[in-house]
Amino acid sequence: MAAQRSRRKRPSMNDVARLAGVSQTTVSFVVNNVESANIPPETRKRVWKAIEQLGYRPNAMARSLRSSRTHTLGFISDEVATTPYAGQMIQGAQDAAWEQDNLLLLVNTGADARLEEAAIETLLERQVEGIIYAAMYHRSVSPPSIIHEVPTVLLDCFIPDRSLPSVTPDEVQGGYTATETLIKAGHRRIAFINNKDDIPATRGRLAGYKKALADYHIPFDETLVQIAGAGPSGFNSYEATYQLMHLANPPTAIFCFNDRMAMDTYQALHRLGLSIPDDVAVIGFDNQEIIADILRPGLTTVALPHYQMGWWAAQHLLQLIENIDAPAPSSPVQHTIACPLVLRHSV
Amino acid sequence: MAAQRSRRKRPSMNDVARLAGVSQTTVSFVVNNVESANIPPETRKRVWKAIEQLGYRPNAMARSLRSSRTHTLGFISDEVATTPYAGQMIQGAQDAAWEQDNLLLLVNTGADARLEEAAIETLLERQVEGIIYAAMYHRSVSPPSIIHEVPTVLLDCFIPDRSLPSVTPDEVQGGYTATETLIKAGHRRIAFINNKDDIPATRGRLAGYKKALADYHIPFDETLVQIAGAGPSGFNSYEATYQLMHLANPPTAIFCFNDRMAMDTYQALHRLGLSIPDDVAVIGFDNQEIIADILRPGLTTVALPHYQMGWWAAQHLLQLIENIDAPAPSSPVQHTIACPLVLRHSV
DNA sequence: ACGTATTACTAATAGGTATTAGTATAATAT
DNA sequence: ATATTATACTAATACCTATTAGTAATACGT
Repeated sequence: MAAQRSRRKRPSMNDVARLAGVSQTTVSFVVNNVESANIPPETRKRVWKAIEQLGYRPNAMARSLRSSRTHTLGFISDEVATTPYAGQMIQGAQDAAWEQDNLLLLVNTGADARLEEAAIETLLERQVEGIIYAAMYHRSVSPPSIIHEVPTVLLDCFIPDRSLPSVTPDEVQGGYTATETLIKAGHRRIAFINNKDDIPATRGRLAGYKKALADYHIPFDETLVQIAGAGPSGFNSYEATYQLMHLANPPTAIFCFNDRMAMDTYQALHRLGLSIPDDVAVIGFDNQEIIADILRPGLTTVALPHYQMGWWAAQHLLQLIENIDAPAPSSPVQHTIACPLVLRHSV
Repeated sequence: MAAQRSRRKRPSMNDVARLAGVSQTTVSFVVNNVESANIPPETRKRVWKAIEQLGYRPNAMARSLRSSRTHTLGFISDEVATTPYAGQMIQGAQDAAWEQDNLLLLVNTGADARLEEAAIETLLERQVEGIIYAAMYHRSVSPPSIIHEVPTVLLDCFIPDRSLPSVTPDEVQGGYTATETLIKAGHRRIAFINNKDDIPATRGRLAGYKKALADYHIPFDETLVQIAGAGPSGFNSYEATYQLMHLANPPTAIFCFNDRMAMDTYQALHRLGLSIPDDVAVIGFDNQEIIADILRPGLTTVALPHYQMGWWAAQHLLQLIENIDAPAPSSPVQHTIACPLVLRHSV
């Protein structure tokens, strides 16, 4: 029962063939269940018995050397560890890959461009059939051009020239959903505390917010939109909430750019003696489970579909690989995945 | 610049050889920088030029077919996604592997034993040189026996018969460190709110707590140890804290089994009008960044060394692989990694 | 009885590389 | 001038599998 000592040569088809008294070809036919070769049941049995006896296992390397299909996807990311979402993206990708008998070969590089190129080079040497290039926070990336040598899907990121397919969260829909949820709960004075960095999430969620207001014939009021940073220093969501609640006509609901900010908003409202959701409704974004579960009342929020994005990336990549010889190389699809509402008790 | 269309055959050493006007053997010598073959500089240059020109890249599959070294480790886990720590373990393992030119082949199985065996089978077919079997929360696992076919390291888990090497957090030292930190801050009435499940963490941290008290000659007081569940329902840390603070001789410091519980303790102390750390010091465990950063004052806690454990697992596995033909198969090492203190402001 | 079809296999090869055992030529030693 | 050695290569093979093109034996049709 001890771990195997010594790199004992694993048995090959030839060993099986010898033991079963047939040719290697026959073993191959039996193993792969080739119908066209008429192997009678007794022979099959004999071969399987030899396989069992020797503990034979096909060698995927040798196999792919012939077929030039490795059933392996490269997954490269620049910061797997630092966010709690990374695991979900990986798991989504892994699940989709596994469903089609593919595995993920993992590499991550600390945003060091040189290392990144070396990593991709390594993946290519290992004959991955495609690459998932993952980043975080829906940002703009510029992978080394060598990546174009193989089908690639960008995960939670994009390149400005859109020359590679990508999958990102639908920020606009997310902002829309959050806002609409508040509207449907009866609110008409809805504030939005946006993030200060100029990234797609910032613009997208704002666009969704505006669109929802427009659709429900609520005039857009600039004073209800605040721009705050995250964290304890600088102008943050806590202060933004204070300002909002001191307006002549204060909001009855606040949509926060993310859950972290919603937490500060909770605190501010608490300090102001206002109750959630009775006096003011709050909705967040990101569905950071720890935060959302911890807050009282539980934070209603919009989730970032990390698992689904990972899933889609792998699934789409496999499709690209399958159709690699197909006719029109239509322009790379920029896929967007809906951000679902997660109901708790803050609205 | 578009992604490569059509599975164009990649150039091989033979193609390079033809272009450079040498034999495949010579190309191999040049590529691998074999000293014993006396290839003069001009010839080398000619070969490299041909390589460049064709965009030749060695084929790792073919290479490992001959050498039977794949430089690939399998990483199998049952629940990558569900915890924020998973990414760190993976990253640690990946970094250590990468340092020695190895890559991780990732698989995860939803605790379905059948799937698990299939997954390992797949890894073995792909000729991984070893397997990292990862779980979460330092638990007892029972991997399918097939895993013994290849060097294996257990990550954040163990098997009762200790027949496989493992790496886990040093719970005893962690509990000791937490307690000692409080002692050194001047406390002598130190409570411990333990977790109710009977797992190594529960017993280990308690043992560390007791040992620290003993070392500093503080008598162990059973009334200062509470057992609570996590989460909002049942007897939790909030209530435990209440009970502790209503003792005739209440504690001046509380060591909580984890950060989640510490959060409830914060709330209870807050409700009681006690200030942290002036009236009561609090220390947690796990270093869940989100929680620890959010709490005011920031929570001093003991970190679980997920990255380091992942790193050690890969590193040790590679060592096992290297020494696979070595003499004594000494009993599998059960390694333990220190849990470092993370200072914030609650002590 | 003879040609054809079916059954039950096998030999040979390709896929890309690393390595061993050469070989042919040039340089050096005696 | 001959033997030895160093230089600059190459031919052949092994690694393991999948596949194509066979072959030998039997069965079948008329």
